Amino acid sequence: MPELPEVETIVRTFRPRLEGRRIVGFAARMPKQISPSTAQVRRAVCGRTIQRLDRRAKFIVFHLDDGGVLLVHLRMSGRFEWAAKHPSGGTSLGHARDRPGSDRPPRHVRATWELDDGHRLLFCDARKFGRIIHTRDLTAATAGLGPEPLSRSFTVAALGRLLGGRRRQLKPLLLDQAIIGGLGNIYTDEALFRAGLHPQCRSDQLRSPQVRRLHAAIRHVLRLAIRRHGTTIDWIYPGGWMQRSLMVYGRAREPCRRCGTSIQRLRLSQRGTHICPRCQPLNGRRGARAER
DNA sequence: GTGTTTGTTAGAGC
DNA sequence: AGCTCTAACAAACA
Repeated sequence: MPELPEVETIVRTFRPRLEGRRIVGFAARMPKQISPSTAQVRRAVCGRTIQRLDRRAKFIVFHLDDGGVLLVHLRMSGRFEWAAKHPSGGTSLGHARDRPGSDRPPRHVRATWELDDGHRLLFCDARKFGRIIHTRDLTAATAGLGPEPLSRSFTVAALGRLLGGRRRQLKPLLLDQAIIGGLGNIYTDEALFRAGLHPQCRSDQLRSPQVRRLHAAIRHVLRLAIRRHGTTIDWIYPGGWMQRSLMVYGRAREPCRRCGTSIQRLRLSQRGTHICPRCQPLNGRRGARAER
């Protein structure tokens, strides 16, 4: 569930806690999700100092002082927790404020990093889909990812090149991490709504004003969501309030905030997809409104 | 019990 | 051949 804005928020939260810290221990109980192996990752990270914490698409990137890189992907249900003491002590959890009155140790702890200042970073993941990867070559490891949608190089022209020359439906294309890095189900639906585009529009049929609108919509919705600390819709990701600003996602049968038409929920490439049928007509021409 | 959720991948289809 | 789409999968929760 964590998409680019949620991962960015997590990175900003943990950056001051982790940068400059030395890793003194690593343990994990998710062998299938750790690459190359738990033992090799432990050997690679123990004794190393975290020089920089970064984000690339939906990956959290630990830059280690020997040039090695640790990548963490949260997939559906992964999250970080911060603990000052042993979980048996059950104190000082980073997210305790999100669950008032509850000091219980976090559930579904799959991996633990011990730091030289006594804190512990916990990787919790109810569904065990998350991934922890150590590599010496970040470029090679992320070679399959498309550009960062908030980077300077992600221009209207760049988006135009990604869309043209391909004849795919817009939504599956935007979700494809090899095309653009970081968009997931929520922000794809939101960006398409704000651009006034139907998710099944063919990518090579957009005219330049539509490409411009889609480009602006993607960047606007991602920046807004980062300012809101991401979207909190269930127990998986606490602390955000972007859900209050969503236009279509999760609003099936509710009135469109722009035109009042009932929001529709479709099934598209196995994903729940939310549209306003009036603001996002299939013919590509926008209805009564669009940008404003 | 059932449906929902995600990114990746293998394989089918055009 | 090359591109595009679909189904399957991992696992837990409401």
